[in-house]
Amino acid sequence: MAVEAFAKTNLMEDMDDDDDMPLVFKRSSTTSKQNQSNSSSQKQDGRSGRQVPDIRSPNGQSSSTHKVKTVTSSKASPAVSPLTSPKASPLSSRTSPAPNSRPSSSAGNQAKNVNQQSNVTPKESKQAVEPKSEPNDEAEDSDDDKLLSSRVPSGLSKSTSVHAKKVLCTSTSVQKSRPPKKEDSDDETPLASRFPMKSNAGASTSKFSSSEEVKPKIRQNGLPSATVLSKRPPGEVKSAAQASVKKPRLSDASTPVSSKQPPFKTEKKTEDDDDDVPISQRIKKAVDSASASASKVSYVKKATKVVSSSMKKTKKKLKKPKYSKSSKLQPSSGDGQKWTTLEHNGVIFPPPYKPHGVKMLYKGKPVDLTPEQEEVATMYAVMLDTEYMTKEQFKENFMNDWRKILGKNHVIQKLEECDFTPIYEWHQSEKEKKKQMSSEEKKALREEKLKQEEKYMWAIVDGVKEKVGNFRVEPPGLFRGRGEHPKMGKLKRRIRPNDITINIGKGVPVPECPIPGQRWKEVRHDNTVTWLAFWNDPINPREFKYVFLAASSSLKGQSDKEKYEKARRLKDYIEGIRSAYTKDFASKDPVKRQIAVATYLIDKLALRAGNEKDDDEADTVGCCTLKVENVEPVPPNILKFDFLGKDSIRYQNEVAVYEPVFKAIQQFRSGKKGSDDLFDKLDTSKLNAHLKELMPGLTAKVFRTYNASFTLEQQLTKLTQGGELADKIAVYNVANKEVAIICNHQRTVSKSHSVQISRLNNKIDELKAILEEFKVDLARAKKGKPPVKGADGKAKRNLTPQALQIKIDQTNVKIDNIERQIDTKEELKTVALGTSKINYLDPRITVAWCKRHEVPIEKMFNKSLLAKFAWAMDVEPSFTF
DNA sequence: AAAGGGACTTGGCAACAATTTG
DNA sequence: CAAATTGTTGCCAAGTCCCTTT
Repeated sequence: MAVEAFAKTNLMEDMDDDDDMPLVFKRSSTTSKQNQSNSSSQKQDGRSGRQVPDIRSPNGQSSSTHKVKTVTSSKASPAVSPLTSPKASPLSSRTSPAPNSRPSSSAGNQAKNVNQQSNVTPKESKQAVEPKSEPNDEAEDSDDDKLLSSRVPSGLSKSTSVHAKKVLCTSTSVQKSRPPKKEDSDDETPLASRFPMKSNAGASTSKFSSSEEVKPKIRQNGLPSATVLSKRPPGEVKSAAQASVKKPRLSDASTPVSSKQPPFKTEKKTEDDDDDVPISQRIKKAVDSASASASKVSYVKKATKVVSSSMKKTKKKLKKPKYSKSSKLQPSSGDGQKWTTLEHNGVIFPPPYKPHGVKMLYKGKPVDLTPEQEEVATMYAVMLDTEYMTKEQFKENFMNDWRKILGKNHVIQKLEECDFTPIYEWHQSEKEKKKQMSSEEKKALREEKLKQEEKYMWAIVDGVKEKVGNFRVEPPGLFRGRGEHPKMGKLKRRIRPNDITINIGKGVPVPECPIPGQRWKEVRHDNTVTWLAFWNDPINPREFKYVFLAASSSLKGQSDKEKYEKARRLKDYIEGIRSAYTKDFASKDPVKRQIAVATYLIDKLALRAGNEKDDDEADTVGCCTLKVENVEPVPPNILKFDFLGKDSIRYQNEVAVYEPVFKAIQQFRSGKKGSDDLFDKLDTSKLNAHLKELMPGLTAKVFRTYNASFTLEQQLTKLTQGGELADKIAVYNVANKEVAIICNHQRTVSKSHSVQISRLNNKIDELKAILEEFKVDLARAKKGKPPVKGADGKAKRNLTPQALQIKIDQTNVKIDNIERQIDTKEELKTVALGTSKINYLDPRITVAWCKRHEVPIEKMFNKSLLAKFAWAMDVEPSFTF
């Protein structure tokens, strides 16, 4: 029943409508949201420190998992395949920390990248050097689908590497052998084109198999069929289904249409969720109005709701009739139309500036400033304790903009002579004051604000009340660019109504301009876009700032779902794509060679595409914009990456690659300077255009989603083994961490980190002292002697040896727990798990896993994630990515 | 093909809120 | 109960990827 219960969870639906947000999803029975433990703390037998995840999963196994409520511990882990084991080195040894060196901060200690860091050496070298060909071919089949990502060497995931090795790197033998088979001749033919052909042939078969497979479920990834490339089942399968579709035009990422029958899913969907389908499909063709309407109906009824006891307020007001929050997504209609009716109240502006009158000093003397001048001075003063004060660029940009407001002949001429501390201190004391307010006062304030903002918080889209994401106009301030942004410190001026364009349904009232005497810049009625309002970014006028619906809205949910469906589809094409680019590593056409290598890197390392950037932006790169100096080849086949990626987060990694790739990189570098583009014949549009030939709608970023979700599922399958709830949660976190590392989602080490660690160490010391004492007492008790005196000099109670032994055991457990806590804390100090959870991991994987293992979903997803992923909550327990 | 406009997703962090600890 | 921690949310910067125009 757990399962069942789960399924029911749903959001509330219409009737109750209460508008407030509380949607709670709970499982009926247990629930208890409250005690969330911190995952980390628990004990677990299973995972010892070294869990090196090895991605390779075994076959997968058993299908039946679902439905089983009981434990089943044995399930997944069959013996580990031999392959795996080799790699599993003890990496656990602490990964050496410091992965990230953020530019700004820390200096460099970082070792290498998150991934492999220190330990690289040993194993790495080994691998690198000796390519192992071990991987058997057949084994291969089973895992064909694996991701490449595994950076080989990396510490943590070494296992992953297995795959890598096999497929991509090294083993010459392997590699070689493979390609030949399939490819045979046509190098140039796009895979896509090839697929179809084959598919036809096998269509019938494929269909079968596919369906069958589905049911059994779990296995999936193995796509056994993959076996020999030559068949490339996936491709075919798919193609068959879609063949027709594609032609029509494609580009739409969303797939096609009619396809309702995509091989795999078909089956399942029938069961219960039809919702899957609709979404993407309708896109194009569709639109069959008929169907559309139909679907709508269905979705409505579908929602079942379970109201938890806790939902108290549910019934409050019913203002507008229908706010349903069904988890079902409504179909999007073809042609780009995003909504039919749209109502909202516009945006809210920050309050006007209130002068404080605190005077800053110039050359030691107080200066009078107009409110406008003071406002800007305050923006700067408030940042006195930030890193920005160490950046010349920031100060210079600030001064240039401030000077415009001060006027040419103002007393204040040089920033160096300015002393903003009075304002800074005033600000600090204001902050303090606020902090000191009683909780009632704070609450009152909050309510006040809420009341004021409430009307802006919601929009009604196609009759459904949806939350608006950011309805507050950005207040003026100094631009805080990341990394070495050329524009940091510039004044971001105040936005006024006449900077703003409103988008709203026709025939509904246009939000009144909240500032008297002013008006909106423009009002549009464009239902092909989802934004409610936008204005030009004051820092870069050619860019825009949009107001969108919140992540929990069905409009966002729908596209989120489509994103994951597309990534899932990639699974069916990946093998063909890999074999195609593998072949192209040696192509004589340099463009092809670069595309092949770039695709390989994106596939294996989950790199971002890497669009070109302007000079007035921070200098960061992605795959297509890598510079020669960012990739250093170290014979025999290691590539050392070191560059600043998005948000100027450093990416450092050492990876053993397939030899042709290594050679190609060396060749791309030859004759160039360090600052030259590594891929000089490539850019993201060429790359994506190529990817699109391989799979409809495929772009570089899909690989990241695919890689992340695939890895999560794989890790969960591999690591989950019965045990306590806490153990399962720990497993999930380990899997999540793997993904975060692959995606290079970093965070800065909190300032209190070292303090926290030493505090824990102290605790361990204390416990150890206690432990020793117990041991002494135990020895004495056995001889019938009384315990020694405690530190405080007081005599202790006499305990039996058994009782003492219990105490000793308990203390040991405590120590172990703390040690484990230290380990995870250390491991996660630079890794951010949230980003992947929000953006890369198909929530259905998590939901299905929770259902299978009786883990309450609210242990994994917080309230906002539950709302964002409402569309995924009723997935079957047997779902596989 | 390159440039530019446009829309939407992805990201890290700081402020806040909720909990746990001492 | 205050202080310390940890979890959430808001903020807004920074990417990706289209699509249209030159």
